[in-house]
Amino acid sequence: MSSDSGPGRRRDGELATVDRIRDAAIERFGRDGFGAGLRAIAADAGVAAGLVVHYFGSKQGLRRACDEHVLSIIRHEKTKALTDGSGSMMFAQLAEVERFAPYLLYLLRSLQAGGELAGALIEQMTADAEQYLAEGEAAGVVRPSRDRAARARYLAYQSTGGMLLWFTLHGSSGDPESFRRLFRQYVDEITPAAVELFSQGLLIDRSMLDAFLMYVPDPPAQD
Amino acid sequence: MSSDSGPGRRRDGELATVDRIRDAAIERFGRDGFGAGLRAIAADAGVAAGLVVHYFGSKQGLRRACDEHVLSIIRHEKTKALTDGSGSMMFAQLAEVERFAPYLLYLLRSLQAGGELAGALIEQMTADAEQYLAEGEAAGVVRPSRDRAARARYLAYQSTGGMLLWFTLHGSSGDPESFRRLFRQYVDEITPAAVELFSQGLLIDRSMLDAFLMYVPDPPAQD
DNA sequence: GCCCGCGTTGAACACCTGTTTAACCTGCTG
DNA sequence: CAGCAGGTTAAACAGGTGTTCAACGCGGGC
Repeated sequence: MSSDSGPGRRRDGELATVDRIRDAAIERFGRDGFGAGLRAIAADAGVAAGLVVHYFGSKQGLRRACDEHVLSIIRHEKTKALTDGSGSMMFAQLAEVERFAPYLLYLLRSLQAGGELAGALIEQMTADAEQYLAEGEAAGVVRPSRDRAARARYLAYQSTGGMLLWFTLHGSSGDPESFRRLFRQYVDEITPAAVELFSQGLLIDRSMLDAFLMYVPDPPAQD
Repeated sequence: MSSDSGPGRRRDGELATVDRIRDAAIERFGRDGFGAGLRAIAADAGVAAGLVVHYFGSKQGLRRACDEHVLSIIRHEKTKALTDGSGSMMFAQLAEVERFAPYLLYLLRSLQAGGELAGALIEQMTADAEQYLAEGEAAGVVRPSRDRAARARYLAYQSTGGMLLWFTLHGSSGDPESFRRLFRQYVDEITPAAVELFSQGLLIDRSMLDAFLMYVPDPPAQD
């Protein structure tokens, strides 16, 4: 398959058929969920239904190819963002959200359906969160935690799951423009509450935390 | 339909066929998702496929009936919990989680798929959260917020979405016993980090909050 | 006893699914 | 030019889907 050997473009600049099918599948799956039919995907790619299974073996094979491609894009963009810097990353990504809309929609569908990609994704998110939080601790900006890994994991699940649920209920319709608008709306809606919670917590004092630590006395092994 | 006129039991104590079909549907949908076939549901209820559409008009009608039934159960149990008291409620519910496993699984699938029930559910959860938080504020336990409604909504989305994602990735398999175990595992896994975050926040100082408030100066209208 | 209505069934329908197969067209090579 | 290989297609297949329809059994009222 050409995804292993470069971008897979032709001499005339057009994408190769295999990649065109894969991209059409990513878009369709993102729009309609993984219940979308092979014939619809094939039609989107301007191709017969038999060709997609000829290239990918089966629908499951097609999904796997989509997963791998999206994951490679994530990793690529991630390293690009890391070399960029620390602070401006989020906002730069947010500005580019429209360009990546199909992949984000596909990711949301993956999280919705579960499976390997989803698992790998939140695993990577917890790893990233743990790293960022550790840097924040070192810089004296983030409070230390009794269990860094658990906190990172908790934050990854909560933020990702909250976003997933929000988009599930606000029906993302598909086209990049409305997706960008929706994304902006989501960020505007949750940011104030998130910043407030992160800055000052929810409870007045530590009594509940202390009471809880009485019942679960030993902090998990850190080594 | 008999769901409007009482529990729908027969003289001999057996459930009426309509209710048996509905319950089987709730269980099947919870286990296999809403893609489950009518024939499988009918077989679970010990009935022919034609009968379920004869009673509910269509598959969508069946889903609506399931939604309404689950929602009515929620409201019923909710009021029971409210009359019970404030503190012990959560733990009592947690003990009974096994009894309600099919309904919880159905709810998870509803949140996963979106739709009216899911919307109504998180709407009610934000309303409840807002009430609880207001009581907490009045009791001097919970910090006041710049925007009570937004905070309640944020917390509802985050906690519900986080739980949804967790269960999606940890595959809930179906049977009540393993569901209870999974639920327990989830609570054990997130509680420490949640209590810590709620007690002391994430950031050392208010500088980020203040910086954010510079950009969004006016707190949303409260009246 | 007859008939009617209700609960219920199994077969049929039209459609859609993923997948297989045989053939086609095209361009390159010998 | 023949022939072969690769890309591509249309048709067929086996199965599953929600839904419809005609018929059946059976209890109760006239």
